Amino acid sequence: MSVTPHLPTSRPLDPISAGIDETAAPTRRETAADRARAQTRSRLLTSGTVLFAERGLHCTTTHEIASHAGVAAGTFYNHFPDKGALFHEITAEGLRELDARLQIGAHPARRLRDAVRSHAEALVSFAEDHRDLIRILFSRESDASAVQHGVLDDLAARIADGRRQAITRGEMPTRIDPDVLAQAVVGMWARVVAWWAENPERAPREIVIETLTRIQLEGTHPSVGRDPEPSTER
Amino acid sequence: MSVTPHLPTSRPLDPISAGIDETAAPTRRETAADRARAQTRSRLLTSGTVLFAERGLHCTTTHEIASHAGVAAGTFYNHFPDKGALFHEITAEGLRELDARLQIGAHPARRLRDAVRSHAEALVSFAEDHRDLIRILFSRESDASAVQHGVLDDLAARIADGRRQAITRGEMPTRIDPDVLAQAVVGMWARVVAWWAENPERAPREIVIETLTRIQLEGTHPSVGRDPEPSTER
Amino acid sequence: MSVTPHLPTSRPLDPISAGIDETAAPTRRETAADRARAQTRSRLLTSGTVLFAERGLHCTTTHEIASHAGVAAGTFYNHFPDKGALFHEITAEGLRELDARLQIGAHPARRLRDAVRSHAEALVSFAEDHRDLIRILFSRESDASAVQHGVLDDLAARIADGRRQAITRGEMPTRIDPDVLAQAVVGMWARVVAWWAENPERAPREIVIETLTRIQLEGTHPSVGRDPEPSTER
Amino acid sequence: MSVTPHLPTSRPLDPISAGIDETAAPTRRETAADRARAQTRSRLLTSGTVLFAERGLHCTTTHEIASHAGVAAGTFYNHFPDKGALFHEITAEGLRELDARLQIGAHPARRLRDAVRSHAEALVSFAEDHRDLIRILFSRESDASAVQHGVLDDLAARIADGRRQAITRGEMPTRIDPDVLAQAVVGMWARVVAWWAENPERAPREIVIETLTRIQLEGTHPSVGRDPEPSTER
DNA sequence: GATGAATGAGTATTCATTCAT
DNA sequence: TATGAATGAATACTCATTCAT
Repeated sequence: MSVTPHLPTSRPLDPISAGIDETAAPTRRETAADRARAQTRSRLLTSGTVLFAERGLHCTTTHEIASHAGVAAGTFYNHFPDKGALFHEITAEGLRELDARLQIGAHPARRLRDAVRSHAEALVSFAEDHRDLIRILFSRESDASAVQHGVLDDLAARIADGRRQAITRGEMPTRIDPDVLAQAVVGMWARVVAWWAENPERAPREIVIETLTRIQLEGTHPSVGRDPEPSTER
Repeated sequence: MSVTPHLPTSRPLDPISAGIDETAAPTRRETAADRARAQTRSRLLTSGTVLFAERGLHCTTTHEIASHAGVAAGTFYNHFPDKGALFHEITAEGLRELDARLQIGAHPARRLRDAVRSHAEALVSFAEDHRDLIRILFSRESDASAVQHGVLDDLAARIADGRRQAITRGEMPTRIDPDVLAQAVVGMWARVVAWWAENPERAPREIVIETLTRIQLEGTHPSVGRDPEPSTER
Repeated sequence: MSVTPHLPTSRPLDPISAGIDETAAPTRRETAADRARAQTRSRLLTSGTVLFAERGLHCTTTHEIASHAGVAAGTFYNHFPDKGALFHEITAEGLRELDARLQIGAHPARRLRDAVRSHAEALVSFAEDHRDLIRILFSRESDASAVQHGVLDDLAARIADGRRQAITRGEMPTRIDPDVLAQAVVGMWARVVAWWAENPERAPREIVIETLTRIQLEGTHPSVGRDPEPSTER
Repeated sequence: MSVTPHLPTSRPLDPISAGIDETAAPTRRETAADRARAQTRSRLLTSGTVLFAERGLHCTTTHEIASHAGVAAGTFYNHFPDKGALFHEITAEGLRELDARLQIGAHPARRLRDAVRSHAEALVSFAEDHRDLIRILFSRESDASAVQHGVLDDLAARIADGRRQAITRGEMPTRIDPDVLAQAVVGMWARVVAWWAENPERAPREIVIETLTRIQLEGTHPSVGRDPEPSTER
């Protein structure tokens, strides 16, 4: 909980003072100390993100995080009740943003091709902006830490639902099981995006999007004859 | 459980003892003690597999493994230099077998559809036989432990190679990047198979294979008209 | 609560400020700030008393005391050099007052019965006024903190002295050792009073005093015939 | 729980193996290792008793206990799940023995004088045998740790019960409240015994017993004429 | 004087590993 | 070889205390 986005410098430190801030203007006096605190907190979040991405939750120590953030070991606990809380805050916040980005293109009326492509784009751009977060969110440990049943389980469930509705409407072949498919799509995304985020020079951004989209829609082996008719394509 | 099927007492797959067994016949003297030792070793491997699958490398202690195997804590170190070695042996062995199974259907002359299907079948049947191993092999920790760069990286590399050759031969559309595609396929497989191995009642075995195959070949969104005519399928 | 009765804002019993107050009249300039400071100090003393009584010295943190007193953590150290100093001041002050109350009835010429009763009364009324203090003073930690060798040791020494004089005067049977007796009396008092202070509804105030007095004078088992004839009581 | 007395060298390590020991004779083989283990455990108990008596539960660290016992820090946890468990074992065991000793003289048909004296004797001899234990048992922390509501509360409750019955039988003056009296007796005992155990040279053993007995029966101020006539006594 | 963020030594506890029997 | 007691470095977390604002 208590998420507090990364973006701006100052983080609302807690509901109470945050509330006060909104109300009164004169409270601006303590902004100096507040800014310092917010910065430390922010540095801890950043360090946590970097180190969790590198080594995972268990193999990262609070001392490492603190010293990576340039503060003393005890300072960690001035900002987070324990290591798990930091991890949770990072993942919850990350998940929220990822979710938001995925929602954007999700108009039901959309043509499937457009929907898939916009998903792929959202994912890839998220990965560009948050290379470390991606690796954390798509790790087993995020699953284990019960970040909303695991990010991917969540996505998978949503995809499976969509498929089931499509099947009901007769738009889908029934030979593809929606649950299996959902896991497949999600596994594909996670892997590709995490792989690419590790080193974006592995492939041009556009190619990644295009490839993800095509695989999902047409498979990896469009018969040669079929392939060239992508006029409608995007 | 369901793991380390490698025949009864002696693990032929342990490089050392395997080598010895094959070589010498006269050493038959100490077979009784040897058998006991081999059995202990085997039990440790089994227990390690079960517990690593359940809790991961870091959250499994050597004491747990030993006591699960019914031996004393120190005995562990009579068989493995350290925890990592056990983990490595389990994963290396698992990978070797998985690999073998995947090779079987991999005749280059094969029709792609058949090749893909046989891959899917190999994977699924491996998952059936080694539910715990699957979870270990496809976990992040296997990657992290540098089990031959991670099982999946390996597979991905092979897939990418295959694709590149196909492209060279003009059999593949170039708009799909071979590396991205390889990661996608591998991510899809890993996720689906691990998900299914957790609880095989989630879907009938046949459906899993069929779904994996079709997604890979035709994508998830075959135009409705196209779907029923698999004759063209090349 | 119920503690630190020492008049409103200024604690006359703080040696330093008390001395200053008495001496100078012209310093009246900064009284406003002074009052604020004194009040903060007083609140810290009160909070310390409450929390030490509840949890003891070691299990009470300076942060808790400060926040219970409604001030910042650092403020504590503007008033006391460390946690021990606060504890010491509370206990020393408490001891001083307890002492004073016990002295009042201690005229040597007094009849013993009256003296004992007045002691019991003093104790009980002190306990009523300072329920938290009693628990602190009579705890082991006060002993350990070497609050003047422990409150009770002090009292015991005084009692033992009195007895010895009485013995010298031939007024006491010698079969009762004065030191042992002194410890016994003091243990009895401390226990009864702390027990009663925890919850004064456990017994009516009068009964506590009466019981303490009678036990001390006549023991717990006066022969039935003897009890009603307090005339001999000297 | 799992108390295991101090006395003999070998402690039944746990219910199971203890049971086995009784049954089979051949199991004597492993006695070597067992003895070592039991000795370590015993040393930890002893060190714990010494240090807890000196500094109390909170101010004694597990490292101190271990090093006082001449073992490494981690060894502590091979024998006790945590510091509290050691404390509990020490106090529970101590309480049990104290209890047993107090029970011995407790025949209801006894003359009160004898009963009181035998209690005093039991206490004093317990204190002689277990000087450290006494200080632990009668500390506040034992109360706090809920060693059967605190040893003394327990004793007090028993004494109060006895008194109430006596009152019902008309043997006691009602002006002495049984609960207050019980606290008084218990406080007296605890204080005297702990004081004496600290340094038994403070008074001859016999004098302590005699004094405790007389105070309890006749009070501290028997009129001079009454004292020598103990015939009426009860 | 008050504030509260930062500090870092201290403490309980875990666990991979060693080694005498 | 197997055993299991012992080891001690590592780690999460606490809290008295300091100090810049």
